[in-house]
Amino acid sequence: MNIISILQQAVVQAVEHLYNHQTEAEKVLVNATPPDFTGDYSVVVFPFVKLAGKAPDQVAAEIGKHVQDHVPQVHAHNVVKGFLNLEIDESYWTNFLDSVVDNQHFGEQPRNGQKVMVEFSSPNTNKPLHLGHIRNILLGWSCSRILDAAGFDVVKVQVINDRGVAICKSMVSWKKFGNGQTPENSGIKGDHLVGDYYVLFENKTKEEYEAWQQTNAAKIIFEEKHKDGQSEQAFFKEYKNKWFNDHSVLGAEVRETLLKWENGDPEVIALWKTMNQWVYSGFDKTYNDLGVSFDKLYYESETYLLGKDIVDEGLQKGVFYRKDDGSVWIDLTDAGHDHKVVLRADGTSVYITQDMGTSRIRYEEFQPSRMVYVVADEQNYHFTVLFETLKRLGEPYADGLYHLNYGLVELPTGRMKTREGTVVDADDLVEEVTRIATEQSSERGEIENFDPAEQQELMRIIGMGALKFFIIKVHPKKKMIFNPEESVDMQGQTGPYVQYSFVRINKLLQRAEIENIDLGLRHGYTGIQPQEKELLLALHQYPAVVREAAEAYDPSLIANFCYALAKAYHRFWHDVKIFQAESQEAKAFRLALSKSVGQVLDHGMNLLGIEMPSRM
RNA sequence: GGCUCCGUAGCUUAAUGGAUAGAGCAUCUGACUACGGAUCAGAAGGUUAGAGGUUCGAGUCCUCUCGGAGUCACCA
Repeated sequence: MNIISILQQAVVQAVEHLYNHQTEAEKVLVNATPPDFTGDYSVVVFPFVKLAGKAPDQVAAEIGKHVQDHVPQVHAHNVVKGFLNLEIDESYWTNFLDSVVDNQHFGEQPRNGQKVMVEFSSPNTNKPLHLGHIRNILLGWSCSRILDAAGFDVVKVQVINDRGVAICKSMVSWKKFGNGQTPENSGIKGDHLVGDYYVLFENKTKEEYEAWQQTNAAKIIFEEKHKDGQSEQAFFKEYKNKWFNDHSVLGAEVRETLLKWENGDPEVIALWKTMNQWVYSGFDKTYNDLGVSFDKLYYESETYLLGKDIVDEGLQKGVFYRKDDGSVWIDLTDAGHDHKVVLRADGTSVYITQDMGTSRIRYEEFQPSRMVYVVADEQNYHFTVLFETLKRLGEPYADGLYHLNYGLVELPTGRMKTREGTVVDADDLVEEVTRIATEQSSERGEIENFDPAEQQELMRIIGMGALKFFIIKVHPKKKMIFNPEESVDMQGQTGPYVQYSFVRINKLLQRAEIENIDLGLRHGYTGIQPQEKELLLALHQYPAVVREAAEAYDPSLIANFCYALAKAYHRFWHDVKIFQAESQEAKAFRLALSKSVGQVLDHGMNLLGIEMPSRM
């Protein structure tokens, strides 16, 4: 059993014995003692002061004595301002080190037999992935890894939004202006090519709209429909969607294409398949660069009709109601929400209908006890409604649904906007961070004797380490300001800082190997140094951090832990002699400690999807 | 306007209701003449947006105010 639980229980017994009061072990607060005080762990005794009817210092002293008398691992205690500081015997720490040093799985929980499904990324197929997707993907991926480490069986899925107006725009645009261009004959990555035609479509539409605004038909509509005092410019800005649906030639072509697609028109389907295929091969490359993969893909083209049977059931159960026009609704006003449409008057699905349908087929296929949706917080309301609806329908999985919402990524100049061309492309970003890493590395010249392929791989690992860490270290809920320059920083609180500590350790262990040093000699070591203790305390914390990160779906906890551990290691490395240690035992102990730190850093960063370089 | 989230050093951020709010960047000083300086040490920088309240104890919980974001479509 780990020392914190032991101490908690000892305090429970002390309180019962001294004050005749029952309390729960989990409620006893045991923290790491702050560096300025003597001790390893501190117990907060304030909660017992009142029932003891004594001064805090006296209560702390009494509990301290009782704990020290009954817990062999505690060999001293002191009291400062009502805080009880306990010193743990060295043998506990040396035993602890034994349990870590060769344990590749340290920090993981036993398998719990439960399944979790994590949905993330879920792009549209009309344009390449961008910075926003990267945050989503990194969150989804690292949560998956963390949940796995916490004992769950994780199924990683994404929904490919491969149908609808957006892809039809790219198709129409390509057909009209593409002249048979392909990724092969143009050398342009498939998702970018399709995205280019999407942008072209938007530009052509804009041109068409501007020209149309000069026509008499437009003037008449403006005269008839504008609000009092509304300028022509403001009116037409608002009117754009309506225009696109009622007057635009390009708009008509898109609708026609969409209709043909729904009717299975062979030519349209063929083009759709071709262009989506281009996009998928592009996505594959990006996913590969990011080091992520999925267990199962859901294509919207195959799921967009789902959910209608659930609507029928909902009507029968009285959860839904039908309006005169035939549309179906749910009334959520008693939960502080609105009435929400779940089926259109023409009988077709809306977004939420599909989501009801897919959640059910997922449950039927995998029986996950939890389903996590990694989706930006602009969709909070949608998920609130979705989950509430599924609950009212009595779906068996409704209680295990979780929306992992995260803040949008903004640039220092504000929100990314397609129209203003400020969207940061994922592939560009990957290339950029690798380039910066290479630049920085060549200044140092550490790896110039490596062969080029190996160098490039290292540069990718370091560059991606910087980028990923920069994004993951921020709490998911927070809107994040992405400063491109800072994202490739490699000093301070960064991925490469953590990687560097690993590289240092790696180097030490290589040398230890060459010198054939017996790490077993560490058992003769006594007199643990503060810098060593700091590392042991940090390592000791790791399993709890993994558990917390899984419970809170919060990878930033792992990132911050890794940074703190790396920082403590750098300090240790600087202050304490390892190969020049005062004894063979000290040397072996420090090497074993270093090895453990390296192992845990590697494990933790791996949970974040960050690889460790052997040299840098 | 309703609902939700956010407000911590110049900037980016951390802190299960617990001790003196902890880091990094930027700024200024210093450090191994062999375990790699992508490191370490130090200085300076804070009324945790503001006001009340609960508590032995509040950045954290409650109320109000101010500021910012998102959302409130038979779009996805």
